[in-house]
Amino acid sequence: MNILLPVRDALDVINGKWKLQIIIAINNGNKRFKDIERQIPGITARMLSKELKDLESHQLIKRTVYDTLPVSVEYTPTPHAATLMPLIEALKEWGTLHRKKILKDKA
Amino acid sequence: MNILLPVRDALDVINGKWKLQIIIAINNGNKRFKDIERQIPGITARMLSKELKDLESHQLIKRTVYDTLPVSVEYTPTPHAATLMPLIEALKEWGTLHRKKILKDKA
DNA sequence: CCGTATCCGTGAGGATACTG
DNA sequence: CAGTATCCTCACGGATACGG
Repeated sequence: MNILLPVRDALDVINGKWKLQIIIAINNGNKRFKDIERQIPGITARMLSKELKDLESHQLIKRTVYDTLPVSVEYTPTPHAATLMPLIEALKEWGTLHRKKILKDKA
Repeated sequence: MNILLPVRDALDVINGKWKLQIIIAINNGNKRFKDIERQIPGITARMLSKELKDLESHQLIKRTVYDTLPVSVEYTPTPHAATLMPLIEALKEWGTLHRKKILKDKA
């Protein structure tokens, strides 16, 4: 019955400004640090670094280091990250709707 | 194509720890300040007050003052708030899923 | 009862410079 | 390329007290 509890759980994991955006970027096929950084307007390397660690600890992404020269690192989504897609979809839908409403109200 | 933009818009509105929980509480029929406060474990009156204003400014709730003695105030959802339900549902689903996963991993 | 005002700590997040 | 280190600011959010 208590709908609040699972909602709190979800919010705890995806909180902050960047986590979902990073998931989206990685799901879009961006594996490299720089690629992800470029995909997300406004994010700094520092925040990206921090958030990537956080997401890894929540098992939403996987970090793989390749022993090339220089080293290359790849971030890939885990199966668990895939389960976030309906949520992201809902967020996208509502964001679109809300934007339309704001624009209409201004007119 | 840019899925990030609407997602950012949505995140901007529902950001913070409390906004969605407040929406849920109000949608559950809690109209009075104290009722809402009691529904949400851990929230303080100060935060509730602040967030209610924020939500009102985003047109997600309506604040009505009744000239009784003492004054009573009621918060009710707007039609726009109803459009958040799919999002909340998705959040609830994923929160439940995530909790299950965490518990399984610990075992 | 229904909030608001004030004070304050902490942490999210930003700017910049630097390393392997 | 892939970060880390440092420093900084400001909003989030808690505690308490008070006003209508």
